[in-house]
Amino acid sequence: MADIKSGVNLLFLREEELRQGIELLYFAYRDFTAEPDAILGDYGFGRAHHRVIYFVGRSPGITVSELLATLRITKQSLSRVLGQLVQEGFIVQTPGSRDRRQRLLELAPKGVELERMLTEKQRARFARAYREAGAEAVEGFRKVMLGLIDDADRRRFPARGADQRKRGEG
Amino acid sequence: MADIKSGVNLLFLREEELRQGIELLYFAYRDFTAEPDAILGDYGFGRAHHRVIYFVGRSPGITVSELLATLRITKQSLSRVLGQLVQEGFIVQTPGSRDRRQRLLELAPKGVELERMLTEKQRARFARAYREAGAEAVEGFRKVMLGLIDDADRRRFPARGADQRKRGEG
DNA sequence: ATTTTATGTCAGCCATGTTGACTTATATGC
DNA sequence: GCATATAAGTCAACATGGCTGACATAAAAT
Repeated sequence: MADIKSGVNLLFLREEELRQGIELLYFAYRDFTAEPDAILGDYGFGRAHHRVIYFVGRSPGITVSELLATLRITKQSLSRVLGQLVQEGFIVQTPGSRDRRQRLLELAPKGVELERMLTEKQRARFARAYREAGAEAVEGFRKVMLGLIDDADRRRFPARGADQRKRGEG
Repeated sequence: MADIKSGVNLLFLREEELRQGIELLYFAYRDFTAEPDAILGDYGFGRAHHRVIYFVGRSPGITVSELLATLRITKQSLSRVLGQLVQEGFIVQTPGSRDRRQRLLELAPKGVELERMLTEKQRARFARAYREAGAEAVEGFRKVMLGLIDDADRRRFPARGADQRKRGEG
């Protein structure tokens, strides 16, 4: 244990710690997407469809532009999957009332059901992980994850304020 | 604040909390892969090449089978990218001495350099996030992430034991 | 000697990203 | 009102990286 505080060893631990973070993120994301992917296959859909369904379900009335900005893909890529989802009755488009060029997107009942099925798996995964880790760990998780995300997207996640549950209040 | 403890509202907060987790993971992974992807483009490589280079660099002498198990892809998929990396001198293969059917993989100097360039971006991202969040948050992050990962892969992450630095020891 | 295992290969398919060029409808600014 | 900008969509072509299926080779294991 003598050399554990040597510069070299501290550097090694740091490197090891960072690599572990990288791998945790890789494996977590891989496993996190696996279950929905399997369900999507039954519908002839892929992961891209899930993302669209998810964010439309999350923000009913979202415009195509907003969706593009969220997903950071081209409109041609989005068009392919969105077109299918509209065609097959999972998503409905209605012209914007203020700006009639816009197509406001929302889930049709069929889409709501599929969204629930898909996201349920991921929600369950998080529920288990959160429960096992405890509230304090969840707070740390949030902090680190926010730090990993590009500044431009952090605003999507409101800071834990007075109107939200905090440690010890529940 | 009166209804904040009502069943309905607790359910809402829980749902919101879980969705936030889902989105944190989605955005973090998306941003985490963006920088290396840009560099890979300059080499005519893709994200799949990065994964191979990463895990070979991480475990020099790893066999093709082990790599397949880690990545959870088919050997045909791996073959495509691994073949290129060997062809272009980023990875070298040497027959296993105990089992000569195996091809033990390790990075050539060129591969080491590329690996460093790619992973450096991700390491820096984690270093910043960890530093900003603090040691306690990092511990929580680890706990939650481990909980998200399939049981089969958790063994890749040794529990923080006596031979590793713990809070307050450093 | 047979069977199993580790690896590689050929061929083709699918999903999902990209660029580039162009259209249409509507909103906005002068 | 007219010119321009914006929201959305479309067609075409291409790249990446998954997949299945079938088959080949060499070495290990039984």
